[in-house]
Amino acid sequence: MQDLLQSASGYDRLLLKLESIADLSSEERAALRRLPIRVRDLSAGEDFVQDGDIPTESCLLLEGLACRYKLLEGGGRQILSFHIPGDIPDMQSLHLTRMDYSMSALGRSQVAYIPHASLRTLTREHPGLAEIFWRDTLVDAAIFREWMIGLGRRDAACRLAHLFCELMVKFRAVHLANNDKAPLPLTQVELSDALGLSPVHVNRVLQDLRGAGLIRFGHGVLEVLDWQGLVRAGDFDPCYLHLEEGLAA
Amino acid sequence: MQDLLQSASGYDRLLLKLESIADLSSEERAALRRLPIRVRDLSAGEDFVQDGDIPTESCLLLEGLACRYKLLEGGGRQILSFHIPGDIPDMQSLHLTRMDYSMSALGRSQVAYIPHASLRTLTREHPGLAEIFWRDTLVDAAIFREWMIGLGRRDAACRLAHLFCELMVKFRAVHLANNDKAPLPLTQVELSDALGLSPVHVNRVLQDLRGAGLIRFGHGVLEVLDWQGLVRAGDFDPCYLHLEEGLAA
DNA sequence: CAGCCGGTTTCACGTAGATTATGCCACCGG
DNA sequence: CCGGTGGCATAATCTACGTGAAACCGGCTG
Repeated sequence: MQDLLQSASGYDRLLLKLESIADLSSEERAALRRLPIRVRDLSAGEDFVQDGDIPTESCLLLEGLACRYKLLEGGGRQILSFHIPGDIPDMQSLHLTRMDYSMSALGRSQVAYIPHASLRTLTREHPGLAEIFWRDTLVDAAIFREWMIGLGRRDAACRLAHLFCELMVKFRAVHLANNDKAPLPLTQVELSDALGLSPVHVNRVLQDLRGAGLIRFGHGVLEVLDWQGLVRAGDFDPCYLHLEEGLAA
Repeated sequence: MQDLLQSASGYDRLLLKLESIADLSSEERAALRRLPIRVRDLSAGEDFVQDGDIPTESCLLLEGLACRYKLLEGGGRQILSFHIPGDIPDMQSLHLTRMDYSMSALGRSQVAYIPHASLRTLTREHPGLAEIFWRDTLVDAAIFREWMIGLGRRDAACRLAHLFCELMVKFRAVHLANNDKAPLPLTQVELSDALGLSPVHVNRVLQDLRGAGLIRFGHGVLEVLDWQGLVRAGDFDPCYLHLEEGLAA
């Protein structure tokens, strides 16, 4: 509630995101804008949800980039998903009391906390929104499935290309991509934690992709130079994102 | 509807399954039992949902074993999940119109088709059940996340042990495990498709697990001989299954 | 009984990617 | 200008796992 301007743009991003997977009525839009939020700024690498927590609020990402991850004994970590503004990555805590992963900001970010109580009131009064939130968590699961395919069966280059395709499509959906150029403050180590590879191998493959003229990546920016080529390299089919018509381009 | 006795036991399995992740009121139980179903027998390997379908019914698995999977260009396939009686593995088709995976029976099985219309009526009249179904799809997603960790970061033995732990816990929850012995008609090829390994490597690792006295596996039966050992080998923590208290043993 | 047939086991060999180590560059505070 | 730090690049070695082919085995059917 601390900054009206930023909060407003946060709501906008949420509406864009939800409208990318479903239609919203004007009452639903209005009701969403009435959700009370508490804004919090995060520095790079800061955790805002811990594995094992029992939260009473869900988080809407307003600015920046975030990930779900889980640590393993042995010190490794697996990043489970990336999230961009408009996402509510721990919506699930509404129905699953105990968190089974942590969440962390990648680069400076901003989240809005929304009390579970408000969300429950909202979904009770607007069953259509409950369905849309449910749908969103189902799309989330579809993305996990696609990552499983990558981790299980695709080689390193294909995985990386696929991830970049997915992120670019998501950026486009919430109007954060400018000519297939979007802010993506990811390090190669973080990429390797997401893709199940070693950092050095990510480095090699990244250079291959650059060398093939498909992308530019670095200094917190991803730019896709050859969309069709990247799609082919990543064996990417956006069906699993279940976007509304016209957004899948 | 073809066999009252079997249908009845199918409902029971569904109730057990749902009660393993949430409490049911007696009205909710009764309403569930009133769901109209159409029973269908499947032979081993038979597909009952196709990638790209737009279904108007969801499937409740009554008997046997089933999996979600997706084929890749190049002929490979990735199995995304296994399902045992009581599961409704394509509940998601209620809110995501187009299927993004196929489903197939592993060994002879039986499914019950439930019309989406009936499910929508049910969840409208019993919002508590809508929540429970939502919760079930969220647990599903949590299982995907755990598989991602396996595929990305665990070695072959750990993955296999983890899978066996998970399946045994699920079998226990619906009373299909007898002294940690349960029917599991899986071939080594199917295991390899699930774990992102080659069949020969699955064979090697399987023998290691047998050699270590942890399990017996073959001829369609899985028997856990040393639960604690298997849990250690698989780095298994049942939290992600979000079971009701007492079932996680 | 022969003859499969699906599934399993074993072998020999190849390779993608992990690991470790080291060096580079850009940026930042003093 | 200096040293410190975080991210990136590169090369040498190692290993877990893949590939392909062949032998094996228990359970069927004819």
